[in-house]
Amino acid sequence: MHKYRTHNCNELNLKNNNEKIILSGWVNKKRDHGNLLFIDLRDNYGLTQCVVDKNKNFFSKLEKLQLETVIKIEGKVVERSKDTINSELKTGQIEVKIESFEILGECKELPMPIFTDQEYSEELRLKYRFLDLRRKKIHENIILRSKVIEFIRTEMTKYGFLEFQTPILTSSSPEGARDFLVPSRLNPGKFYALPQAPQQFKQLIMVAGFDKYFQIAPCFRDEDARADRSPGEFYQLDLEMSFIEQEDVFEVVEKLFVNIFKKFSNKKLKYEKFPQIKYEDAMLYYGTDKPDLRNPLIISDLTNVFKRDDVKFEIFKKLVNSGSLVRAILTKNTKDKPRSFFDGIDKWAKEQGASGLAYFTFEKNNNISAKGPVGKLFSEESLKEIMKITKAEIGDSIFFSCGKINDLENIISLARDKIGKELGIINEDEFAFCWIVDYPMFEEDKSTKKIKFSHNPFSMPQGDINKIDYNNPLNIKAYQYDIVCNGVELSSGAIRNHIPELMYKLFSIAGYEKNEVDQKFSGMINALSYGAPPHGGIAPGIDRIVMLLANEKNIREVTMFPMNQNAEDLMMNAPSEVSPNQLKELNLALNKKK
RNA sequence: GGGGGUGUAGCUCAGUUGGUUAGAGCGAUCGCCUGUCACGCGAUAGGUCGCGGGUUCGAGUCCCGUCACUCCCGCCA
Repeated sequence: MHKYRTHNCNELNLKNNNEKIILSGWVNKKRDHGNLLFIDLRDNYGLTQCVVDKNKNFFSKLEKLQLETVIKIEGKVVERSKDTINSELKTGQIEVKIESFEILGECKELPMPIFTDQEYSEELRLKYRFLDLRRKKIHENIILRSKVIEFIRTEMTKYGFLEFQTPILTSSSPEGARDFLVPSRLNPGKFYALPQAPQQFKQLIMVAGFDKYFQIAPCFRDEDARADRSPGEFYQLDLEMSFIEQEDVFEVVEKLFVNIFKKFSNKKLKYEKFPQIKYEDAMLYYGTDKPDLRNPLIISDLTNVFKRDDVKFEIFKKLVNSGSLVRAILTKNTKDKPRSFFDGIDKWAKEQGASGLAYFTFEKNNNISAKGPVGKLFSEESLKEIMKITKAEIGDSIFFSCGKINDLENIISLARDKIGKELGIINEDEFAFCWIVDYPMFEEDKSTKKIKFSHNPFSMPQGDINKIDYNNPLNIKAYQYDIVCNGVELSSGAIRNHIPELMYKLFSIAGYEKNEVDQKFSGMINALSYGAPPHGGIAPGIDRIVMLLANEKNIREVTMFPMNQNAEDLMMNAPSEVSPNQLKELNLALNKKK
């Protein structure tokens, strides 16, 4: 017989009736009747009720056990009487009569309860993560994560991809996020950087001729945390393919995602062929490049309406004259919504820092009119034009806001989410994927007014590369794409620029000299000069995929040992100070701020 | 770097207009209980009210500062 167990805590049933068995696990719950004691024994797999009465001489010892003590019990499986069956347990038709027991792991008084639905502070959970992870919900989330990763590996292998590891100690790169640095002992004064992503390596793998690569890759970026963004590290399904176009990447990823989400969630997929939305259109219709397509609301541009003489909305007209835009959200058949609904949205918008959201409802008695505080400022003709632009009908309402393009897109996008939620028109039981395509290659830095890469400097510009208009860099589009699900950005990818001359040219637009590019990206630019295949890829975030599947709003709920917002590991006490000797070996001196 | 929220028993929280000895549930300890599965019943212990300062006859409560956690903005090619 096995030393610790013959079965796990989720597998005994009537078929085992009368068998002598051994179970090991944690004391999940005790129910002490004085002369009769029930113990729910828990392991990774489930619960089994064990029972003992006062006739056993070890009764009082068992009675005094702390919850969460690890014990081994030997006993006999017995059928429960009909009125004591627990249909909620898989093992609920039987129980185990304890004949002997042994303590395998003592447990001190718990800093927090395990077997409870009660929530407790993040700080406590992270400090005692090993206890927190025993709780059902998060325990299952972590198992889900493992299964998803296993499935991804199997699928990718099936599609002909090879998994490779790439270095964790690499070089710092000037573009992108802040690097984590690691001092080099053998090279005084020099530093490694942890990779923000295996970007250059995966391109080098293509140059090396491996054709299709993937990796569940750790990525390190020293930036501030958010609910959906761990500080420090996260994982990507990094993939890259040679001799392909954008559509080939889409095909692989769509197939993979459809398979993952069908296998691991009961929610419906709104699209199995993911819609492709141009970046420009996304910004116009949704105000963001990560739209939640479960929300049917669409944004329209009404700027020109406010240039008409028969519109008397003077505040907006003035702003429009000085370069602001007006954009609107149409809600269908909301004429009977109470005034408080409309004012509530307006009040909410003001709380978001906007000047508010104006609104009215289209009405018709003899003539078409607008009902609402600012309704009388619109002529019938202007209302007809608005109805045409927004495809409105009588009984519909519009909310509209005016501002400079970035602020306006921001607030109207938030308003679209808010109004959608208020109206209850977002289907929580589905996943709506989409591609955002045709990103601009460059953008203007708001503060410095300089041209910079808007996304990834290694992307291939679109169109005939001999006819690119370098004088108007902001018009250059790239083969650059994002995949978005339910308003969550899962990943960016691109067809890469594998032509060194073209890369120098693009870098020069962003203000990098040739020798600077050679120096900073030496590995890659050099490699591209020795016969590089056309290639491209993408890198979906594993943590966010699991977050969507587990229906969680916080990435720490699907991360086993996360750091807190301050990038500290409260359990391991990281980061920590190091000894003077360690510093000396690394040729480092500290210059601490008080 | 900036803004919001929270901080009271081991845990989750209540605490009125500033007013007696700061409460409840869970947990812990002790006692009772042979069919529970959130078992039940009784008792006991457990508090620098995050920390520091101020106002006041009197502060958990008001004011100022500070710290911790969290959410958001900046940042994240």
